Amino acid sequence: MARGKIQMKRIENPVHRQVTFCKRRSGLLKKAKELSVLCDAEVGVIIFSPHGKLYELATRGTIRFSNEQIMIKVAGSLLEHIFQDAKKEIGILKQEIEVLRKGLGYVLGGGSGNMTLDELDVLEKHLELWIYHIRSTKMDIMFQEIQLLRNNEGILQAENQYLQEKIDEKNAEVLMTTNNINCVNYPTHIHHF
Amino acid sequence: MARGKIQMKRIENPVHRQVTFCKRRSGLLKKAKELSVLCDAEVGVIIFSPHGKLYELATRGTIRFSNEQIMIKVAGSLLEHIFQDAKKEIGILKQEIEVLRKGLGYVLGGGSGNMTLDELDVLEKHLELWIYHIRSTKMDIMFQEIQLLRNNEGILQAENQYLQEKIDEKNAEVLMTTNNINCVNYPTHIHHF
DNA sequence: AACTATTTATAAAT
DNA sequence: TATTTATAAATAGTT
Repeated sequence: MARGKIQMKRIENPVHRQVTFCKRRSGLLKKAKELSVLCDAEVGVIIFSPHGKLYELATRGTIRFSNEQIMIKVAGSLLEHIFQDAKKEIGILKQEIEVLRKGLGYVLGGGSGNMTLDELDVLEKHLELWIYHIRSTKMDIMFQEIQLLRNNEGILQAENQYLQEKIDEKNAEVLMTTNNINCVNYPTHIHHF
Repeated sequence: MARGKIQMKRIENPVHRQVTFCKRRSGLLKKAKELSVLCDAEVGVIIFSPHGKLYELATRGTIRFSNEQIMIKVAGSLLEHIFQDAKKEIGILKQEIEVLRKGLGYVLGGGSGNMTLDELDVLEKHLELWIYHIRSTKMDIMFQEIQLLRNNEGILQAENQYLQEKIDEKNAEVLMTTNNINCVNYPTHIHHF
């Protein structure tokens, strides 16, 4: 009702919502009082804020409590506490579900979607675990083969070196004894990348 | 609030009072609904007309009370309803989380856990896609390296063979010319597994 | 119940 | 959080 029309749906911005709640709450209570006064009506209003705080108005004085009503009040208070816990738990669970859902979506769908940094952070840790497991099974085999091939390469290189040395020896030997053998050095190393 | 300000006191003219009551009552209930919707608040309103007729609004469930201490019961009722809803919601969310957790747990832990056949079926299809992607990136690199090492192995083996031949040649040569060199054959092959 | 001149409430800015 | 202000909404008196 001012500076612009608003959609009649939950205000998502928590600050705006809180401000609007305060204003409209007082507005509602004022209207209730006015209705009561102007029209000689009994009006009761109860408002629970999103945070669970209770605001109430009864146009006929303050409510008096019998023992039974006090019990109800106490029970209500207890319920309120439980409700607070429940609401908090719901919030946490919803958040958790969101992360899990997005996580599964990410993992299973193959795309990063539109996850937030925090969600990605959580996912990252999960993925690290997962990648570890993946590697533990499939990769290990490949690493083994690579290691094997590396060992073989080392063996072959050592062999080559040994053979080259033998050739050198024989070259020298032949040179000493016959002096008519050409001295060649065969390459024994390969490129590394 | 229109066509003239009015005194904030009981309207003495019964007709005026009744008309105003109707207008303001609907206005108040509308405001209550708006507050509830906009600010995610629970609101209960109870109005007794001057003639004792009851009008009520509860944003969750209907209130059904008839005495003056209604407010406390309304509060209790609202809390109860809210709590019931919360409890139900928590149950649903927990169930949902369980399924998601199983899914992620399967993926991350590598075990089948105690998922149902259908759950595993869905997961299986997704995992096939995911495994494909994992392989496309990390594995390709490893395959490349393996291929590289295999090539190197081939080169080294060929080299070894060539060198061994050279040695044989020289052995023969030396044998022909000096006849006092021991003829040795150096191994050139390695074990394969 | 519908209209409309005015008051009141309030969304956004400060 | 409180105040201001432009605008939307409510409504008092009228038809």
